[in-house]
Amino acid sequence: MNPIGPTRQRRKEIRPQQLLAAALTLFVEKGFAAARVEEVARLAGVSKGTLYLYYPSKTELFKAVVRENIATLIGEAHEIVAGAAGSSAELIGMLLTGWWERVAGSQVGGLHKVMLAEVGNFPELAQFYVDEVIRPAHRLFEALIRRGIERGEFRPVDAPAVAHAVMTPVLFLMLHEHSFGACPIEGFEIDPAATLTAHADLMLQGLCARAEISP
Amino acid sequence: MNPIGPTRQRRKEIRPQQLLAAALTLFVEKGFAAARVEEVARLAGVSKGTLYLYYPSKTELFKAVVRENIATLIGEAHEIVAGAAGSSAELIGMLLTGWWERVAGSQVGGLHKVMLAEVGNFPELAQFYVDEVIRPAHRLFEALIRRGIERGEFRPVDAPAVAHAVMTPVLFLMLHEHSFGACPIEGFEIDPAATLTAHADLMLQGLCARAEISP
Amino acid sequence: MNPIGPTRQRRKEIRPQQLLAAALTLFVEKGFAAARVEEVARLAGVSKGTLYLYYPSKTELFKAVVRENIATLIGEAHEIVAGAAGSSAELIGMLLTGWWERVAGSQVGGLHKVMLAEVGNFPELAQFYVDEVIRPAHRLFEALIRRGIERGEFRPVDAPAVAHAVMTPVLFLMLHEHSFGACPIEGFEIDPAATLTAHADLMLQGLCARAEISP
Amino acid sequence: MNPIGPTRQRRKEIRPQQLLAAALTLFVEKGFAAARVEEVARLAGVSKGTLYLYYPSKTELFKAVVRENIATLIGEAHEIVAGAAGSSAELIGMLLTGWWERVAGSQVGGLHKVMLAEVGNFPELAQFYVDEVIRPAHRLFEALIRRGIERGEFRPVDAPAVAHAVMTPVLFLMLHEHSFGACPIEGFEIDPAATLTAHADLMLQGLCARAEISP
DNA sequence: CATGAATGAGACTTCATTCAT
DNA sequence: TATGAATGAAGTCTCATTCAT
Repeated sequence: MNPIGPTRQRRKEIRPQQLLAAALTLFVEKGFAAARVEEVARLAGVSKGTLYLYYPSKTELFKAVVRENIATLIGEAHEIVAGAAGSSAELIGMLLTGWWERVAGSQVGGLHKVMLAEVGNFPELAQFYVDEVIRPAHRLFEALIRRGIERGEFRPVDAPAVAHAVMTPVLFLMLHEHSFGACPIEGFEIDPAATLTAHADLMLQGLCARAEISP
Repeated sequence: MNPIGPTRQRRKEIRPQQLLAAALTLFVEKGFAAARVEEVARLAGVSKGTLYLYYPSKTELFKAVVRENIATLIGEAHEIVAGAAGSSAELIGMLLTGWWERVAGSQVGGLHKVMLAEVGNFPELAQFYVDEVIRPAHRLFEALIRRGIERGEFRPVDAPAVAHAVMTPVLFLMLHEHSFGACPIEGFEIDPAATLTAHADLMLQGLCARAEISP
Repeated sequence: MNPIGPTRQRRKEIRPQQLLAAALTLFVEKGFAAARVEEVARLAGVSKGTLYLYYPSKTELFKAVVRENIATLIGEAHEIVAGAAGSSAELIGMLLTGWWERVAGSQVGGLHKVMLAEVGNFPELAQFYVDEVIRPAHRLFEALIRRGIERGEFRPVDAPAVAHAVMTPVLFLMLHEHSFGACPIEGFEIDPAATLTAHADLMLQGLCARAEISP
Repeated sequence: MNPIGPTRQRRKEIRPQQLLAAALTLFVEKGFAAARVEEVARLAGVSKGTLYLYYPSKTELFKAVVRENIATLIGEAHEIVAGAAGSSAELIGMLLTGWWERVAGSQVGGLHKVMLAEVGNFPELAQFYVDEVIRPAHRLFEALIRRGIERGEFRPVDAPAVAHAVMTPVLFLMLHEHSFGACPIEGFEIDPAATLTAHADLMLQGLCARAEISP
């Protein structure tokens, strides 16, 4: 019936995806305040008015972007951990590596930077983000640290704090990739791989080390 | 003789400090773009026009805030390092501790979050911040790592990458304190001290360890 | 069917004309700097924001006004000249007369006064005006002077300088009409027709004269 | 008593001259609206407040500048004419030449451009300018034309109109020198001397010519 | 007399949101 | 459903003028 494109029904169904994809791109690139609603619509191939048919405000659009992209993320992370076998160090390494390779450098990683920037002006969004993203992720790592301690792989460290310490480098590099690392700044480039390797090396040395610090 | 306040001369002398303090507060609270020049002026107790008497633009006001607060900072750090005599590990620990206690939790620490958030939209500010803050700080830690290697205290690690790794936890917690940590989010509190201790412990263990990881 | 006015489509089509007409009026009346964008919009019957929907800045609005009104002008002048067959003196006379009757006394003529007044403070507008108006007009007259010389109608005069001299009286009266002549000044009225006739007479006498000035 | 500068009394007397000189410079350079009161004061070597001690507003300062500079001008012109002998053509030539050399290219000449630009917003000033400057100047030239006719030097032309025609080129070039001619515009330079010579030549040819235009 | 810090109205421009078509 | 023209509040910055010193 319509050889040149999706039917109206079909269009209605895919509009949100197009809009969310465009919004993700621009929110990550410019931040929440600096991203323009009109540009999101244009990037999605629709008019400004159409965007407002699906999302009642810029704020709600942003929330939808966060929900859409975080749900997938957390789901995948749980799958990886649930089906995992092997040493805890290896598991942690896998998780960090996958995180880095699949998330941190992608647009989704940029959402974390945007959240960090706008959290002060969106307390409601901040709570949502902590509940749906930060805490689940932290639980994941904390459980892995405990697993390592229980299995005698790790020293008996403070699990929550070490979980934080373990996530920190990837989080930090993720922020860097979407801020200072994103625009070409003369004379300041971080080598993410080297930094991550260095950090992981230090971490595992410190976490696994059985040797005493020399007196 | 003057029951109504400081003289004009005195007022003129303290204006920059009043303005810089107000600007620091609002830039940290709202970010660079969202902070309003007029509100900065009002918080400093002057009119909009008066602010422009002292700083020619919002951008220059921000730069002045960074300089004012960072110059002192870097200066003090250099003094600490220059006159230091202890082990490199101790020096790094002192630096990180001082940084944490005196900067990260204060308003000054919030400036880093702001820069991270706005760097993509204000390239001029980004370049300025890299030149005046990020690179000097990095040089400081890199030099300390090299010192440790030369004195045989540390393994022969990749100094720039490890310098990054060493700063990362404080940077990260600093960001946290001024984003998710700044607004009361139910059920999610990081214990900064514990996290930092955990991280530092891991770091130094990994950095100093002479023992091989058992196969 | 539509008792309240033009349709949206129709409105969109006529907006530029409404805005350009309003802008022409106010730029000529107040000058470029003193004319207010908001007043232009109000005179055109739209809001400030709508004006910016059609023209990205006050400067571009002004350029559009010049283009709109000058393009027609130059085009018509070229047609007159291209299809002309009479003597060069007659052609010049026609051009000057047409210029005077159709341009100099109209709002369009006022644009020249505005440019003259603002050229020092808006170099971009100045360059634009020289490129689009002054130089083309000068070329037209210079070509006519050359035509007259080649056909033996005129003495072998310095064509560029004489072209200037020929245009000068109309230019001058045009400026007068939109400055001192525009506001009712008691006791000082120039009779433009008489002045122009006198000048043209002198000019053609001087340009064509074959007789020697008596010693 | 005061070896380092004028006494207070002396300062009080010369202040107006300093201020008027500075104001003339800046009004001519930037126009009335664009000239800054503060810059006038700075150029005169006094503070903004001092300027307001002598002139109650920017407008009054401008009026004073016009009065100061025009009085001298008209006075000198009358002297030249009153004591003159020789042919009327020579007298007109002298007057035009002197006008060109001493006024048109000087700052005073620029006042005419400024008046032309701002006359619409200063009707009161316009009237003053016509009374004190334009009409006296016109009378001067009209009298010379009549003198030439009476003495049989000129054809029996329309004296007021020809007076205008005769002044026009200098007025026009004067405007040009302080507008388009003042800023370096690529590809458009008028040679004032050549243009003036061309115009004067045409004029005198036309004014004096006894020969008939050939049929 | 002289100063210059301070003011605040007002200019240009942007952009989230609405609504007639 | 979809459009995009239209709005107007709000933001940065300027500058003539005032007045305490």
